[in-house]
Amino acid sequence: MRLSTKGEYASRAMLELSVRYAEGALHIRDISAAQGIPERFLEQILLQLKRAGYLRSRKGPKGGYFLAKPPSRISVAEVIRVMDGPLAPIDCVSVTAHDPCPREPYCGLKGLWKEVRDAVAEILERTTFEDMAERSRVAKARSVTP
Amino acid sequence: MRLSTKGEYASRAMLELSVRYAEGALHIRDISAAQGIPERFLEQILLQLKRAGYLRSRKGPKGGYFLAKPPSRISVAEVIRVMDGPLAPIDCVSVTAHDPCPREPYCGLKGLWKEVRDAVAEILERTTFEDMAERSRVAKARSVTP
DNA sequence: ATATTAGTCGACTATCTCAATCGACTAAGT
DNA sequence: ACTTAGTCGATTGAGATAGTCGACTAATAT
Repeated sequence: MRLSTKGEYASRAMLELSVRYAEGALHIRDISAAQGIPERFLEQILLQLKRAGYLRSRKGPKGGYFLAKPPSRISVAEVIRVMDGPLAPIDCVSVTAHDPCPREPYCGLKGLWKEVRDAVAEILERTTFEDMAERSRVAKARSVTP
Repeated sequence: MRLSTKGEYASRAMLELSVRYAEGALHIRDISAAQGIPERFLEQILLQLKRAGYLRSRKGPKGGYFLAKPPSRISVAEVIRVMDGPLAPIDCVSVTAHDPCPREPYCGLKGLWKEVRDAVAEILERTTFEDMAERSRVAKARSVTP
């Protein structure tokens, strides 16, 4: 039940872009440094998020990446799906990539996997990057002023 | 967020052994045929479950595998953990293999991953193979008598 | 006893995915 | 025009995954 490194990096990068949403475009280098993500790998991840419509970018000096829409309108689920594909533990209960298995009718387990999928999806869909940015600010404030 | 094939096969095998708990020992071959799992691969999986204490076995003719305790006392979570390791999406929120990350204090995401882990664990821990066997019987009955 | 059945064990392999890297290219600003 | 910074495709190395194999050991039936 693991999240890939790519999915983790993507959500961390999106969080960074959300926390500093007001600053405008951020360089790959800055995001990479702030979140400890290999620069060249992050480049690839941001590009993928851009192609999926969650980021926009500007080239040249003063360039960088920025969110295509406000953090309140991007859920964590969307980002994870772009990087790692369906949230479902197995394909027979995937909403986005459903693939019925032959023993379908008697399978007592299907309902359980669906329950798991739904629980995960519910959490990740209701949580936006605005929520995450807010939590991040609170955590930081608490660690500075104890 | 995927379940490995091994985890899936293991839960299917445990389900078969639970549904037919009253029959006593089942051959690898029978479980393999009933659930469509490669025999030689299943052998390995059952052995692993045996070593973890969930199965017992008898050799020779009339031999086979059977549950070490009633299906009501084995949760799906236990079986998945034996095959795939921790349920947590990332190690910093794993109960069984906790591994704190350096950016811990400011990480706004940790709470979210913990929420996901807890939701998944709650479902898989409360569900036993008796529940699964029962659902399986109901599903079968419904498909026979429509 | 011995032949047969069936689980045990360790090693092995092929394929895939993941994480990461690289080089060359293109666009934007100064 | 020069520098900065994102774009794109290809490639790579490591490790996990899914699956196989051969030889061994224990139990049963005849």
